[in-house]
Amino acid sequence: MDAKRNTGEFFDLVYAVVREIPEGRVTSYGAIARYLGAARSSRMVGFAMNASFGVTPAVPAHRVVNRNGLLSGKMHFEYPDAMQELLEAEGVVVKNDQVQDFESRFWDPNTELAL
DNA sequence: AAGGTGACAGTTT
DNA sequence: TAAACTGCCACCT
Repeated sequence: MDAKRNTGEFFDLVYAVVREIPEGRVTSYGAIARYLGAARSSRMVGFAMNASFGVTPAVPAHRVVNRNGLLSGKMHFEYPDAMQELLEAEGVVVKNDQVQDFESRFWDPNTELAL
């Protein structure tokens, strides 16, 4: 539906992909951005997450981490440890703000969804 | 209307 | 080898 370019079109797209992330899995901003066709807008993906708070349905922003598997945006949550707690609650092992076995937990929309 | 910012990523020194 | 800088696109003031 592209009848009109609603402001935040990118946001909504990002939310849709993040909502498709299975529990216990994580993805990177670049992967999402690339899936949207805006691989260079990886920063924007994180920005969208910033607004994801209060968005319905809830967006599992805690499943989105940076390329390093580091919880770069945990500080933006309700409280810094919220992101880690949420990930651990889903079975994701987080150590030192870092997702353990990140590559195994990595969920690539381009690969998993594979269009 | 224009400029600055940003939860990153890739490249270079 | 590791560390630092630039580039990027869209949102926000």
